[in-house]
Amino acid sequence: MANYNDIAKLAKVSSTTVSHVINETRFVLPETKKRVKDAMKKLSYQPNLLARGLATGKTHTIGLVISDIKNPFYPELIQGVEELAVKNDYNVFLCNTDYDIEKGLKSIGALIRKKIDGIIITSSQADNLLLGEMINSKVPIVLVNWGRRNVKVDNICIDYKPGITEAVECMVSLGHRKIYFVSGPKTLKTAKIRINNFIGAIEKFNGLGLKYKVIDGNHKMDGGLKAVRKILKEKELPTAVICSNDLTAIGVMKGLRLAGIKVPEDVSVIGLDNIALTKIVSPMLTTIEIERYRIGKTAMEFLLKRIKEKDLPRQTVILKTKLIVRGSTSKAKT
Amino acid sequence: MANYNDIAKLAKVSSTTVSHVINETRFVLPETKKRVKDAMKKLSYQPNLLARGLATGKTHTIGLVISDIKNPFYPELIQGVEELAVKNDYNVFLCNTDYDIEKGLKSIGALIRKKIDGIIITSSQADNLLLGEMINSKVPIVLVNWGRRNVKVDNICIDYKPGITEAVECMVSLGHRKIYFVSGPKTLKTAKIRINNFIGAIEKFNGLGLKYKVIDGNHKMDGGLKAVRKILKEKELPTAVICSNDLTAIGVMKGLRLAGIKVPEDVSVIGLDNIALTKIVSPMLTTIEIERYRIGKTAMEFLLKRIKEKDLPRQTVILKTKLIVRGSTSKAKT
DNA sequence: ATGAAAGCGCTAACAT
DNA sequence: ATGTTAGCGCTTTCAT
Repeated sequence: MANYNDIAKLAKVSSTTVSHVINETRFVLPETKKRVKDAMKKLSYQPNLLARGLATGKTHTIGLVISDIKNPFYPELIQGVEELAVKNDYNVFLCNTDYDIEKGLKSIGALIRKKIDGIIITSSQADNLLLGEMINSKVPIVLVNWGRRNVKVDNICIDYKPGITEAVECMVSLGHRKIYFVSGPKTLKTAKIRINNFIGAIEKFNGLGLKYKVIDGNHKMDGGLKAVRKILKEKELPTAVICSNDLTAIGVMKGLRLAGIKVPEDVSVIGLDNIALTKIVSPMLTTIEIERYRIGKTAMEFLLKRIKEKDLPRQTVILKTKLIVRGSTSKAKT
Repeated sequence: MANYNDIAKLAKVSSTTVSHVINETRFVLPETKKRVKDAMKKLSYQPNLLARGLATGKTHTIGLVISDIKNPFYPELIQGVEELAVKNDYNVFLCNTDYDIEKGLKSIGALIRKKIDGIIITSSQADNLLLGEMINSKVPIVLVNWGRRNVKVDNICIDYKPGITEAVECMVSLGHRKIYFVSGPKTLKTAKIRINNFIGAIEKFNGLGLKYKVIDGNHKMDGGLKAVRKILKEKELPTAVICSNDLTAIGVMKGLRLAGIKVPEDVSVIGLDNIALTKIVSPMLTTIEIERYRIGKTAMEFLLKRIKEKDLPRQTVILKTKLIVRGSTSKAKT
């Protein structure tokens, strides 16, 4: 591997000049410039980005922390981040914490010591260790969906309320009066938020005497199945079920089908996430959309700006969810 | 950020000694060692891994190149790679080529200049540019599923033959005599291989007078749907359909259902990949399994060994596929 | 218009 | 048992 000295020697200039023609950072006579470029070509020169990073303090490298690569939430988000990153000449370190704080801390620590220019953290399990570690490391951070608002760093939040409210309104306007909600794991902040959003939306219809209930789920299919089993024990079934995520909804649909109950004729079901699966099951699932690609892209946009201008005012945005009506919802049986 | 000099000064030693206590690379008196460690703690020292990398030529960083993060094939593979990587103190650069050779080359070029210790390439579109670029860059490579055998680098291949053969045998033993295959895009090497494996397996039953045909698909759901439409035009339908991947199979199932044809009663269907989806559709899809997590893990194992010992003999392994029988297959109608 | 030289933070061969 | 010193490959200030 050739370096500046080799080039300099071959082109009969100093290594300073080599640096300057490579970075176009000061005037160099066209002819000397040519000599340098020729030399570079002849030696098929490749810059050593470690050395450059050491000298400049910029590595053109960022970190992306997620909690579970198998969660269908992530691929599009990652795509959004990576695409914009590459477009701006950044490379992306991927850290999959696997819900393991130790593992997360280990990776993130290494990234900081590798002098990444910034980091996007999407781990939905908001743990303060992580955050603390990060914040005083002075590395630019963007938080995604970090449950709690008003953190002091750039962040992008997802507002489930509009979507969940729409879902409830949709059910009500279709004549449903007994509406259940199958939740995610209670340990998850975003799951708790969804429950509250559901209850909030329901209670706006106080006058109609809606009946509702929140059943425990786990954001996986089997949680939906189990929830149905619980529901089936009641004397009078709900005619509508809204779920904390799509997998749960699909589990619910499956459970209902197994029990001989038809979706949407007997029971309407709504999910949340709009994962690819929702268009594959039948009936296609009515769901609340989260624009995952856009989340990733926005996060990267924030990070780029922050990297460019360290003391920008705090950037923050709230991405709203919205209902997408498909085949799993219909008028309530009368 | 403190550095060796700061520590050295505080501990009243030379920076060499600091280096040696940090790396445990030569004997240091317990007492001096303690002074150094205390100094490190007091300054809350963090090593600069760029500098270390520049000095040692090792960055403890690898690259992972995939072609489409949204392909359900990848998450588990990535998990396999990343998990083992972190366990061995490596960080992973993720490059999503998005089927765009330019983009891939750009990212990979950057990684090489960032002095990654090795790279795993899984891009299924075997393009020689990529490979060429890599091979003469002297960076340790592991290829996954690179279609063509006998490349000169470490590689892990997937042998579709056992699985596809089992699939055909299964269909035959269930009494099916007219078996169709819905292929992937013809441009894809692995798709062509699967077609050949299918034909090979079928022709072993020459004596039985099997009827078969290969219909074009595209490895997506709509390809499966279209294939069904084509098939429906024939006077006599096949009783069994084997598909080049699961998405196609799910499209086929959907198409059949739309046409009022029952799976598996009227037509049996088999997919390939064993993505999570296969357990969610109903009936659950009989499919040919590829152990994606294991592929990732094995690739990383190969890479670690290669990094440790540059001129090991070429490592190679063929991971076999196998049939997983679920609900989408049953005895042929008589 | 170009060069010399110091420095980024670490390692390692060579002294002592 | 510890220190001196010369790199690793690049950037950048200061000279000329």
